[in-house]
Amino acid sequence: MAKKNHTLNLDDLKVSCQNCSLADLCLPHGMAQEELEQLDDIVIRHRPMQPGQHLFRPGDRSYALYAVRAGSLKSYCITEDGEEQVLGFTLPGELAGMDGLGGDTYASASVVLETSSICELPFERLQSLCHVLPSLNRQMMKLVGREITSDQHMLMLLGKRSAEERLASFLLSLSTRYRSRGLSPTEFNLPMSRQDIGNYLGLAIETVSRLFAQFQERNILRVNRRQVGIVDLETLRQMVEPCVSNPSLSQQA
Amino acid sequence: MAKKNHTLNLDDLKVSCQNCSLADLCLPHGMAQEELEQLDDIVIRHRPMQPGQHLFRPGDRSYALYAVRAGSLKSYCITEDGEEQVLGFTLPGELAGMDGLGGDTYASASVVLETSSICELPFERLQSLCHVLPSLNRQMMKLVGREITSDQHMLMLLGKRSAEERLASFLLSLSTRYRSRGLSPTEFNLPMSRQDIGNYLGLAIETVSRLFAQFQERNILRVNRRQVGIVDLETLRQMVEPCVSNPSLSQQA
DNA sequence: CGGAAAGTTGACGCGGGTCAAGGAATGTGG
DNA sequence: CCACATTCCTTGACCCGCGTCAACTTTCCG
Repeated sequence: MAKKNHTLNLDDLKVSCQNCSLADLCLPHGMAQEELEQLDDIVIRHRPMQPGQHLFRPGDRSYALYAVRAGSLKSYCITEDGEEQVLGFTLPGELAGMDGLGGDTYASASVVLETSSICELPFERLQSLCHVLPSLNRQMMKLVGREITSDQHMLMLLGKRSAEERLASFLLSLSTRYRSRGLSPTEFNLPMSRQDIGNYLGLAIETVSRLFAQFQERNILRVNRRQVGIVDLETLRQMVEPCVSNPSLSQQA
Repeated sequence: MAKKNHTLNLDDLKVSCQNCSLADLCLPHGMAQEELEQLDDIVIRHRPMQPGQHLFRPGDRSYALYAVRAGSLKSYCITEDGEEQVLGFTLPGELAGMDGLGGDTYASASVVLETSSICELPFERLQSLCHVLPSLNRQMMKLVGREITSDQHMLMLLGKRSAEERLASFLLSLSTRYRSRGLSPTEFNLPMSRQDIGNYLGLAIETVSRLFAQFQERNILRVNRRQVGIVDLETLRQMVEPCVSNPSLSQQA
């Protein structure tokens, strides 16, 4: 009986790109059954990782892309004067490590924020497989292109926008990304600290805190530490309106 | 005689990736002779373009990457409230249009700043050729990865750095890029207006102007409108030092 | 020569950074 | 189970870097 249970579990628990609910956000998007199996062969799955563990650090030999199945990551780099600069957050279905494509080493670091399941996709194998599967290649280009677009969106935000607009934009980005993963777009837990948010948005941590308080005051949010409820999505949208470029309705990665 | 002249010119003027002096900065880097000929077949070369002409605008169907042979480009997008946000500048040997990889349309615009020679590389053909030439595919990934790294560098700059550090970083970036193209790293013409510089760096145009004056005062630069001479490269380097991340010596695109 | 665009310079004020103090949640050892 | 430390967050007071406004100069171009 024990044995039967065991084998059953093995089957049930087998994770693969084919039964991953995030497949249509991640690399497998648009791939055929047979192609998926080939992708499965090159994906390495680890046991869940704990907060504070690093996938890679700046200078590490660039080795793989990392797809988040569950949990979240923070990417950042360290400046000469020892300060951290947060570059972004990776949510389920998204990829980290793309900056490793540019050279032999990563330029940034990637650290786990909460207990997370991560898929590892070694560059070498990915390249070879791309060679055989044009659809995979196309999807990779697409994701890389989106990363660039999304970075450009941030450039816009940091270049011109007020503290209020930045935080509103950040919250909307999270909301959109959670919704596309089938999670609530209005009730979620922030996986990152105020420190990280401020750093990411180019604001002092005190400013972030004050804005959260103010948004709550104005009945736009309900905030309790990391638990956020968006009350008035519409007002948030109006705040960021001047930030959005015209034709393409902001498609943040 | 007229005929002889004619044929001679045709031979002399034939531009191709094989005899392009920028080949080792651009896509052909690391490709074999035979492979280069294949790349040549898919590259479209236009007659020189004039300032103000657009390669593409936001919402245009994304169709090609553009390589600059000579001259320079500005990429930017327009926000809902009609303001322009400059995203970057493309110098000889560099590529524009990568954000078109992310979707069916471009998210940004690309405009010619000075009379320029541009090579057009249609996505479709590029993809097909990548499928046949792994070295091309690898080089494309590399350039795309660098684009991401470079955007991240800008995020850093805009997020945390003072006006002085931003302008110093900008000047050093130009210097580095001109040097790698075999041009003088200390004497060059700015292809863009103060307006564009300020917009790009997230600064008011007046601030840029004042900083140029101040740098001149401190004997770091000689500036006359768009003509710039860097007098004290070392001081500039010290200014940006806190911006640079540790391990990889800043490799701006 | 005239009008527009680009760049410079000065005066002023505000958004948000900095500093400082305190509260709330979580961990730690006795 | 309770003192105590630590980390994370909040709130208030102050002030400075840089944006804004305005006036002027220089260059460009028809």
